[in-house]
Amino acid sequence: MPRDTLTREQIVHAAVELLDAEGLEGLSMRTLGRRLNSAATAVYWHVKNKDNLVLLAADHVWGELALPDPDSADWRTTAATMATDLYGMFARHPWLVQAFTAHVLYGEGKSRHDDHTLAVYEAAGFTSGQADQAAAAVFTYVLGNAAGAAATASLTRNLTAGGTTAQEQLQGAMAQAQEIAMRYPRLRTRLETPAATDYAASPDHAFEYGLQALLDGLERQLSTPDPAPPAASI
Amino acid sequence: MPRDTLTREQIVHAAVELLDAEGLEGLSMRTLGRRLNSAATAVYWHVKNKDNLVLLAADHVWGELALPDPDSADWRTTAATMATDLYGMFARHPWLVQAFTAHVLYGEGKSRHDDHTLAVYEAAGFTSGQADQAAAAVFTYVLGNAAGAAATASLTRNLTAGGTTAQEQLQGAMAQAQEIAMRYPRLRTRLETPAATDYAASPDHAFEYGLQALLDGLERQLSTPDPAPPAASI
DNA sequence: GTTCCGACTTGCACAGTGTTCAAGTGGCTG
DNA sequence: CAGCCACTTGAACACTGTGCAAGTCGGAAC
Repeated sequence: MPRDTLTREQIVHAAVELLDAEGLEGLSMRTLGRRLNSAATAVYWHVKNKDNLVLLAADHVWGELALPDPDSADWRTTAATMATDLYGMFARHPWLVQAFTAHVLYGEGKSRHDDHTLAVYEAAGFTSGQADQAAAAVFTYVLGNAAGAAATASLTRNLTAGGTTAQEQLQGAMAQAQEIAMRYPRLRTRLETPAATDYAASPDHAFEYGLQALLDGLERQLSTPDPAPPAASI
Repeated sequence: MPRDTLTREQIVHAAVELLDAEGLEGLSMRTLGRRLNSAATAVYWHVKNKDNLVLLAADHVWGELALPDPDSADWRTTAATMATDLYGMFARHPWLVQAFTAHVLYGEGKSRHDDHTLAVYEAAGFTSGQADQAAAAVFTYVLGNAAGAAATASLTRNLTAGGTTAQEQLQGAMAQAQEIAMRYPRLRTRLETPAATDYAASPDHAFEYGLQALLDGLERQLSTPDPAPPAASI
């Protein structure tokens, strides 16, 4: 039995926990080392970079996703399920979105998921080119939703972490935002009749609404052939 | 005439330039001070925080966007134009996406644009609730696309900034990514027949494809009434 | 025309960051 | 027991955002 030594998995696991709890800027090599009961610099033997560590953590999280059988139901429900799953993953790990916008991610987990997604769209009858675009559009839509959610998530975390001063700052910012919004007629009516938009404005409902609209649109493409590429302009 | 002193606008302007050139992590108070020929800490008299500065810069950029007349053409082309404009803005300022996922943005520029967007959808015949959701869905889709583009943008910037070592690192990462992808059948075929997917895989074309699909789906909602909210479960 | 105030600037300092590197430690193999 | 090799450590460097006391200067008041 070797002396108890760090492993890459331990490190990645701890990193994910820390990222979930504290967000991307809450992860520092020193705090990570503290959580692992070792010097911060010990991590560098197992992992090249902090960037690299985040990449590893991100790809690890991708493994959480289930890969439903492409033939188990009609393609729309499987596609919707996968999209909602993806959305859930981003919701559980808000730092993922930030990581995604800062670095190009690749790796085992994401590749596995990407491949399966393409399988679903191809099984639905999309040509491989169409499947590419459809999958990209849906993924992109999910990512956008997740980005919005991540923003508010970071906000509430800052709220719970900071003391009363942070809360007061937020109050001030909200007041300022409302003051601005009141000067624009449509934003104003939305502020003044919150009850009506309450249900519809919930992020999950908005996500579902747009997702169905997007899938509707993609379904139409199923019967329409690819447009010819435009002639190259010289 | 007062002695030449910093103004908030000067600072924000310089910050935007720096952000465009160097990205979000390239902006430091010291480099900003250097560009403004003043001490770094002088900025703190005009601006509360670095976060606050980024927020100001982000909102400033929002002012670039044109607000097309809601009645000048059919709603789909105006909506598409605005979405493409938005996408262009994000493409010009990749750091914006990162800022968006890290903080909740609000402010004059964004409010102005949001209000006008709602005007377009309401003029198209959407109820105010539907307009909310439609606008949110489109914005979200654009944001997602921008996030993907921002990732590759940061990559190419790191490439041009760093020396040959950075380039070699990228080569290594690409090789590793390909090695992984080759183990998944659908990803593999896409790697092996790049010519076929070349035109379709361009980010702009993918953006357009998904956007039209989404608008198709939203258009369908125009003739369909809102679904009733589910009964509150007690 | 001197004084004085307040808008603005500066330099220093502090705590924290990622990362490098020489030096150390301990278990396994010869 | 010797030696190697996997791993760990602590000190150090250059850098970050930010608070604070001390400065500097233009214009208004007397």
